[in-house]
Amino acid sequence: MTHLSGHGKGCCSPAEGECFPPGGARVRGFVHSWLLLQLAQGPAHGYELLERLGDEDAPDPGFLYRALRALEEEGLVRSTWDTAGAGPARRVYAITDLGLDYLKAWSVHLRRTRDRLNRFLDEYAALTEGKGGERRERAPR
Amino acid sequence: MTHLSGHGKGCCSPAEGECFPPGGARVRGFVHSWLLLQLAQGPAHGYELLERLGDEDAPDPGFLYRALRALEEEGLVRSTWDTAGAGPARRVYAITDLGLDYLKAWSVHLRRTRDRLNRFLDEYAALTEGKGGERRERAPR
DNA sequence: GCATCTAAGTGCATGACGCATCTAAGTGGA
DNA sequence: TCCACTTAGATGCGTCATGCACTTAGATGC
Repeated sequence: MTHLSGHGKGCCSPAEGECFPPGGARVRGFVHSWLLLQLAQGPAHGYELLERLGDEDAPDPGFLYRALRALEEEGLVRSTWDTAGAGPARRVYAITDLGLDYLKAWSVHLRRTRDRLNRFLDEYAALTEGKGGERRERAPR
Repeated sequence: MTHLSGHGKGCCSPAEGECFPPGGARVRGFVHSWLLLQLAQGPAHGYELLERLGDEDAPDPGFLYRALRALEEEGLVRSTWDTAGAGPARRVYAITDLGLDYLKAWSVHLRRTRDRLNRFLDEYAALTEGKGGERRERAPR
């Protein structure tokens, strides 16, 4: 079955909204791009990035750290240990030239995805407006 | 590893664009919503829906048929066999009231996702514009 | 009878992600 | 000095969404 039934926690009749796949309609690979975008604006360490998003959008910490390692393996970011400052050492990431290229390429995909979403939403709006509460041709009761 | 390395076929240095996860930045569960949207505009059978998208956006046929069955299991669509007309029998799907509710709920998620993408793209645009070919603070060579 | 088109479907693999859990260095207080 | 707490990073494991390859089967034309 799909996410249609597999709600991890709580909720869920379509009418109530909020349920579906955890976190709503996520874009595949978005976290990676988002990380690159953040790092393109300056170096940072994982925990910091994690807190930059509120509790809302924040990805799973485990996933975030893994993503950073993956990016590094691909040569899209580079890391160094920062032992200065309080607390345990932090692994500080910075984006590479390759990472910038990648970010650029991804932004193209994301724009395309955005456009597709817009088309969907327009089509849906066209469907619902102009016929108020009215329902249309569909299977008979 | 992530899609960053797992390119099924061909390609792939960031510079060339086009590669990454097959089909670019897909939205989780989008196919299901798209099917509901199409069916909200009138009944149709799988093969027909498949062709409504060009070769470009079309999902894998196997996945599409499975998605339709899943939607039916959830009671979001309903199907009947159409044996009239040429060729083999077609399973014609129609959306249900529950499906319409679900579509509505999903459209909310999709709007949110669209907005998130817009924020990303704006941020990226802000980053690249205003400093032409110029690069910014990042790891030293 | 055989190729071809339409239509639907199955089997299997994998990637992206979520959740639970763990280590370990600092820090502050009793 | 021992302990609880915070910061920071990481691993194990499961699962869902999806992709790819392949199969079935009725119609139709030759």
